[in-house]
Amino acid sequence: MIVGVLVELANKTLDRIFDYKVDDNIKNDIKIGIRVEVPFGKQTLEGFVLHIKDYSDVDNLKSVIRVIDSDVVLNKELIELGKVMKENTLATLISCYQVMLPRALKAKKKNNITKKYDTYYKLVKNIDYKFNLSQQKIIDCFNNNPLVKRDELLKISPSSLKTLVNKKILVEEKIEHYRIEYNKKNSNIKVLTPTQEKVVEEVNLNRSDVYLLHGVTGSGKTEVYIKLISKVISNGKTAIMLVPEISLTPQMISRFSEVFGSRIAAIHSALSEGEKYDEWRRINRGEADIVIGARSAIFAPLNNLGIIIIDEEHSDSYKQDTNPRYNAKDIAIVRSKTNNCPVVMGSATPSLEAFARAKKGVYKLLSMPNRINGKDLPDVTLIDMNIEAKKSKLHISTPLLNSIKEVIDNNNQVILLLNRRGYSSFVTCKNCGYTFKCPNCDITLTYHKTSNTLRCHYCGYGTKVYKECPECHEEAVSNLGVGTEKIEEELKELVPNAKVLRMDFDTTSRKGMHEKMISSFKKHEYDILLGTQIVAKGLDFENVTLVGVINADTSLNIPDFRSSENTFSLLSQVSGRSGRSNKKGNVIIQTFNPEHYAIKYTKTHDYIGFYNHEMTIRKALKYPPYYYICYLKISSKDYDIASIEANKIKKSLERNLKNTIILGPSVANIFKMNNIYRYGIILKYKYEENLYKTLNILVEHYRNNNKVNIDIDFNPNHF
DNA sequence: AGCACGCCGACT
DNA sequence: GTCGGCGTGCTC
Repeated sequence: MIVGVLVELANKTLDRIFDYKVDDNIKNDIKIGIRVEVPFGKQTLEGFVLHIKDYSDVDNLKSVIRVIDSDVVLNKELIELGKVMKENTLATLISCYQVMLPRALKAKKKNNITKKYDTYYKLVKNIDYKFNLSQQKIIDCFNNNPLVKRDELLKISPSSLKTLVNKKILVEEKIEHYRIEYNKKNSNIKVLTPTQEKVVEEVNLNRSDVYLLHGVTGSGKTEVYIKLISKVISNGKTAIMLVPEISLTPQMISRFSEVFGSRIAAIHSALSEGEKYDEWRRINRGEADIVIGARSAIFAPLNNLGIIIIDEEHSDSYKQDTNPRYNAKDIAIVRSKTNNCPVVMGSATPSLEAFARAKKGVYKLLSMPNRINGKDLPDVTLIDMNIEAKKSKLHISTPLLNSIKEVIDNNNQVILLLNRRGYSSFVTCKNCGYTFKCPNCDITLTYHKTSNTLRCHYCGYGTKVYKECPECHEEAVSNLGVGTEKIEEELKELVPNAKVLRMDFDTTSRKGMHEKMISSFKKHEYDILLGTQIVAKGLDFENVTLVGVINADTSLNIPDFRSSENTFSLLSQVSGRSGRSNKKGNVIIQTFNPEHYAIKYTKTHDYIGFYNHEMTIRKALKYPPYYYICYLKISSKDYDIASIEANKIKKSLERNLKNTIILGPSVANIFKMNNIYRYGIILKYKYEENLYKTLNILVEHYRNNNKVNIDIDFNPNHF
């Protein structure tokens, strides 16, 4: 017997199958999709068995050292899926398989994640022994139970237990236990509204179609998902539900376990590696049939998949921005085809890509235009900060302040969103909010401190920084941003009686803090929840009647062609936190750009209006969804090599890709990082027959070149 | 990723 | 003369 093994090293030159002999004594343990240990050069490595055969073209094969797993780690579906992923992302095959698995099951030496066991004792029958009092007590425990937990026996008498074990009257037995326990099923599915019911009925569970569920905030998408899943389960099938990490809160998990009991498995970053391992094994053994999780949960080893739900479809977290650069939405569609089951993507503000596909009929559009409580969406008021900033230096304007006071006086609660600063710095006019944009790409220019210039990351356009604002002619151009601490101080001064809870990535990083804060705000221990993007997503507080946005513009100014879309989506999501129960909600948005369409359409909750406007821009500037984008990053420790190779690559791409717009090479987002220089080339195409072929040749060409590294990202989030 | 092989500079 | 620099190539 010979096996083809893919070894653990994620090196492009090693991304192929190596053959090994299998000795007779382990033949029976070999299965496709298990891990084995093999000799590799001077080292021993772990790898996945991908082929079993009885002939190899290579002679002098080495032998497999040992078999690691008894259960299959990569089932047939995942093995095939990995190959598709490799083709679509141009990542190494091994990296595609590794990303599917919890750390405990990756092919990788130095893994110390173990199974947890409880120690039990079993009574050996027919013993002739005279027990003393406490020994007899211990023996009596076995009257009704064949196995008794060690802890219980220890409570009676540790020394007697020891004696009985030494005399071999009791024998130890280790039984594995899972680290996580779920509630028993204790609640039923809520009665759906006619709208929800209609949406559920429209989903054909026996076809691999993609549905886009466009439902406004508070329209009850979660209950639709629950109903769909329960239908799938009652057909004996299984389900995956993806949510962005940030909304995978304990409340959400407990809602699902209320309805489905311990048949769910939840995979998220708050779990320890041991817990992830246990959850994975429960799924793999068929002990769980509903998996809820973030991006990587799309690889859950469920058999007989009946539906894949992707909540908050517009979230950029479904795309992984390290290798392998896959998008869980694409994986979902592949799995839906192999399993012949639907994908349901839901959002209040669908990505333009998804909505455009729905309009073309590629996806089936489902719609829930009204809130479940029958209430209108909250009223949105825009505050023009061009005017307010002249009156006061404070970040909280008078109208917003007055509303906050009023809400608190009425014993209701407030959420304040501080839009986080962009990941790269940009320059804006403190007086009028003007930002410098690229004349070619309509993208905010990025400030480069070293050269004191403004540069476009897309095309490389550059200009020097002016102190005077070209719009209002004040000398007020700067690149300052505000933090949550600053706003918190301001609130203390302006509304001293209000209790403020500050929630941002600093205060929630400790395990469990996020959850604690949410529940204490829910209990009304605070009046104001002040935070970054984290407060915008999926939270449901019935007493919140005011949402305030301190600075709507920051996300608008990020140098990204999606900045309007992201801003509209963020503002809509956060607005949706207001007035969720029977109280009327309000939203106040402070902005320097009250005329900007992303902000104007938020005021009227007009997704379609926003969509139509944004689409005309995308069309004119040849951005998605009209064009696909592929981003190539060329990096090297040597400045000249990076630059020369980037230009060479561009030339060769131009020769081979006749239907593609090629931009760059331009300096990549963080040009020099860890002493590595990076250049970026952007490809825009609608249909390019030669794309994968050309890029594969490129990757192949640079495979053994350790001076230059090429990184390819299809449909990237950022570039 | 490691590790060996191999061909040119400064040292006991 | 040798020790060792890291460029190149290979691992079933």
